[in-house]
Amino acid sequence: MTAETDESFGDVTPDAARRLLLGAVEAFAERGFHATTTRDIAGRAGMSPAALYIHYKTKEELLFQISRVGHERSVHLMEEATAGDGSAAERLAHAVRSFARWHAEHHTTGRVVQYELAALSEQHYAQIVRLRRRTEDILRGVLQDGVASGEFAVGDIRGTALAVLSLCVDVARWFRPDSRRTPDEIGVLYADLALRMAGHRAG
Amino acid sequence: MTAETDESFGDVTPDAARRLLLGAVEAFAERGFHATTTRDIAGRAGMSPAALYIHYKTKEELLFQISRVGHERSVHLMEEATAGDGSAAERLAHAVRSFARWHAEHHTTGRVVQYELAALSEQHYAQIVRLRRRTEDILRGVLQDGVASGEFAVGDIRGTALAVLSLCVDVARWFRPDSRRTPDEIGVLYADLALRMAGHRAG
DNA sequence: GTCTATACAGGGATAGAC
DNA sequence: GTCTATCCCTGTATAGAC
Repeated sequence: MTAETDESFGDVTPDAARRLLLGAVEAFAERGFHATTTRDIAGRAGMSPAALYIHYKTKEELLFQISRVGHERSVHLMEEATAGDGSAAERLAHAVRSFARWHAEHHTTGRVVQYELAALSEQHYAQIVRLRRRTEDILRGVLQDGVASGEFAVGDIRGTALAVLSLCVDVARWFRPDSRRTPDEIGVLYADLALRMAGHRAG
Repeated sequence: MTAETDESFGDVTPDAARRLLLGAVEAFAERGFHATTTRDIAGRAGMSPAALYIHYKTKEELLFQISRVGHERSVHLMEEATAGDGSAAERLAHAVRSFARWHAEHHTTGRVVQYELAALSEQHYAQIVRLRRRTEDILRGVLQDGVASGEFAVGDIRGTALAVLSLCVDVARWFRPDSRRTPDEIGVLYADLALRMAGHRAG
């Protein structure tokens, strides 16, 4: 139950349900969904295995809640960073800095959100895919704006948008808290890399 | 048993051991290591569950063989692409095109290689980490060469090398064979993106 | 080397008391 | 809402025949 995970699920009630969610995030991130036992999750939450089923119907529902909240947070970050009347370059930099930083700061949640999708039920998966599309659309829109305004030089907008997202998402895979870079430093570096990928001329 | 997987493990003998390996690659890529049963693997190879243990001591050993061969292939690709006396820009482009293309063409193997490391035993994991370091070192060396020769403008060489690898690796996560791009088109696009990330001025 | 049969452990989920 | 106890299935791995 690190400070990291606390933040994203802070408003989940009752308290026991939140503790279970936090335990599940940690366990899923460490071992993966299928290698995690309900006993482990309940143990981390300081409860008996049976108590889990008072708050969640199945282990998969626990994964779905984590995935849903994480993806909603992603969409929100993207919307927030790209809203406003800045230039396309400013909005791209803001979005990438924020998105990459989130995947470093919340690498535990991020790992579950990005790499455990296959364990979701078909219906839950479909719901998550809709959220993922929104995130992609927002970023692609920023690249399109920049090309239209002449700020960016991008041949393949769809491919480049996918690549930029890909770069940010992958931070959750390799980031370690004892890394030589802080989450914000990663955000700053990645915002610069994204501008370069978009063919933005500095100055 | 797609044509894709055939290639990487073509020289594994005897035949039964190879079929098991190919079945395991498919199953691990689809469901993940822990969600895959030995019955499933044996079934894909057209054998009884018990036959698996004639050729492999444990399920984990099967994963290790896949991971080892895949990582050795990665190192080999990197070495081949960055050898020779081309400019740093040529060598970077070649390496990234080759590495990204491999993760698209062999996305099934790639998924297992990149995303199932946590399921390896401690000793096997340590062995794999050594191979991963070599791949990173080679790419970092190319970036360093380019900065030294004035071809590239990179502030954070280590961070940029990591980001370029990250970009290529993540192809295995999102690539689908029915994608709108061929593996080689992805390779070409990513080589261009990597040159941009390295601050290379075209022409 | 491959099969059928099975031992044995582990884990998701529930029953019923408090 | 939480506990203890437990059901019952699944899955890894082995035994022993062919």
